[in-house]
Amino acid sequence: MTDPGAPAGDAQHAAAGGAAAGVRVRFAPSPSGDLHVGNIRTALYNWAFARRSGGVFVLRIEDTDRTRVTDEYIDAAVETLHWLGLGWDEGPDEGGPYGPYRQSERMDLYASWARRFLDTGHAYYCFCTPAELTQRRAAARSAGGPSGYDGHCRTLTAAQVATFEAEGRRPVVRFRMPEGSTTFTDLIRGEVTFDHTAVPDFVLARADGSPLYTLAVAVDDVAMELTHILRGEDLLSSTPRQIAVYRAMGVPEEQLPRFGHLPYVLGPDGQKLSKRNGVVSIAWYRQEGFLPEALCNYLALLGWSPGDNREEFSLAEMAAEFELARVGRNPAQFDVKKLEAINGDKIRALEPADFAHRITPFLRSAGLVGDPVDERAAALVAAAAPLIQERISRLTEAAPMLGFLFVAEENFSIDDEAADRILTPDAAPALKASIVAIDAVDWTSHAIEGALRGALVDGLGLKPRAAFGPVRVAVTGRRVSPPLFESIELLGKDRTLGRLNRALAATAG
RNA sequence: GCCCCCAUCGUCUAGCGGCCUAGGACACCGCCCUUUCAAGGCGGCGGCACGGGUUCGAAUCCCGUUGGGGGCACCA
Repeated sequence: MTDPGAPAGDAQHAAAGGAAAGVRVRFAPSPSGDLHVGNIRTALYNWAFARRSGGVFVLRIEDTDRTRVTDEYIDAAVETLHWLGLGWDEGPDEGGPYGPYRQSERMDLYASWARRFLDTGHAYYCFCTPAELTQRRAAARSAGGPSGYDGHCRTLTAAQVATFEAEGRRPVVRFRMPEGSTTFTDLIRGEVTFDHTAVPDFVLARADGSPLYTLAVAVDDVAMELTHILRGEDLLSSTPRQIAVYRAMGVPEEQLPRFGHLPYVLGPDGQKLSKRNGVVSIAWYRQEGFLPEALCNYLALLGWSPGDNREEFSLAEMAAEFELARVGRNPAQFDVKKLEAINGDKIRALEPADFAHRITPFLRSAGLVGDPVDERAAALVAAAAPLIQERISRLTEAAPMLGFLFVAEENFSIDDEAADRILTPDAAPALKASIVAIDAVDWTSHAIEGALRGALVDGLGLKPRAAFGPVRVAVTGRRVSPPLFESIELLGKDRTLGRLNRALAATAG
């Protein structure tokens, strides 16, 4: 038993001197699905706090229940954090001095603490069956009191224990909450007090010895010498229990980790985030063309602000400025519109080459470019990307905007609605004139524009809007497209003329 | 039912007793620019939940009410 924090006499852990100084925080997901935006906000704040204070950010996987938390989910969670740019210093794959970092690999440690708590009287065997518990809870509640455990097995005699065992009952290990109350200063909320009459004895380990969250978190937070616990406010009322376990482990008062409970991230309707109510999965946002830097920026804003009127910043800037004192106490509703606005700004701020690189996977999944992208296609992507960089707010918009440049002629089609509304007989003169004007021109966007303006606006006396609408639809297949003349230039003369001719034919009938 | 948390424009927030006639951003609505759509510029709409205190002075401090959220598991 050489693990730090193992029950070897009264907590020797942080006493070993060195650890005194540095901040150590953790993100401890229990991934039983995709990580959601609330989790990530918590991860982000922990990360930023660690970086700001020059501390250590630990990733710990809470997978005591391996039926719910699979390797696949863990891998996905790790991948998501990497994608977002939230790097950690100690974790399951990179290790560290306090490993292992998966709770499923630390089961012996929890078991040994459970035994020790039993020995020291901090815990006791509870023989109550789930059915009995449920029944008594209901009774307590209808009597108007708190509905937690009633202390039934707190003081069993040897004879009673023998009887229960003879009945074949298998006991759980239950923590004995001390009398009194717990007061602690929450880093976000200030001083909070819980009277223990409202904090019932709770289960640490099942009859088969498997640990519950209540045991595992406390043991690990102490063993990993964490200094600050930043987590969701849903855990606020379980804090007195956690502190009680720390104390039972022998942690001196001045070495108790400090807690900070972050407000909720709610769905767009103010209700808890769920599948029905807004989208929670980070994987979804990624797939929908959101940039990791936009997600981090937006999530940071849900509860924290730099203080001046700045709303957009990088992770590095956040790491330099983050302060817990500036974290708000009230829950925030998730607003995709604002995320999208920030995403658009972040997209516009990208280096052109970077932007081209980021849209490539989306072009690929739309079947517009191959894998790998051949040289010609790459050149076209590079040339076309600047045309749309400031006109999209999600990377997913790139494919529909640029599709006309990449499709083979036999697959090029014109949007029905655009065709119906624009390619009417009225459009025929403009299309005819365009074909003539374009045929003899120098193939640059500038010259193309001059020729088209001369023919349609000056020549036919059309308003620019009426003049270029049919050409745009004919060439790009859509009423909304990248700038027309540049688009034509990239498309090339043959394809442009072909499309104009086919559109002209279509106007006839 | 019991315990705890929260409360500034529709949304995210600035504000930590006088700089507030409450600032910014998103959204929305006008106008300008304009080859579409964006982007950009200018302007507009819109808020301190309510009631008591404390104070010379409250968005800011205290109490209560109301409203919202969470917890009270052999889930995490």
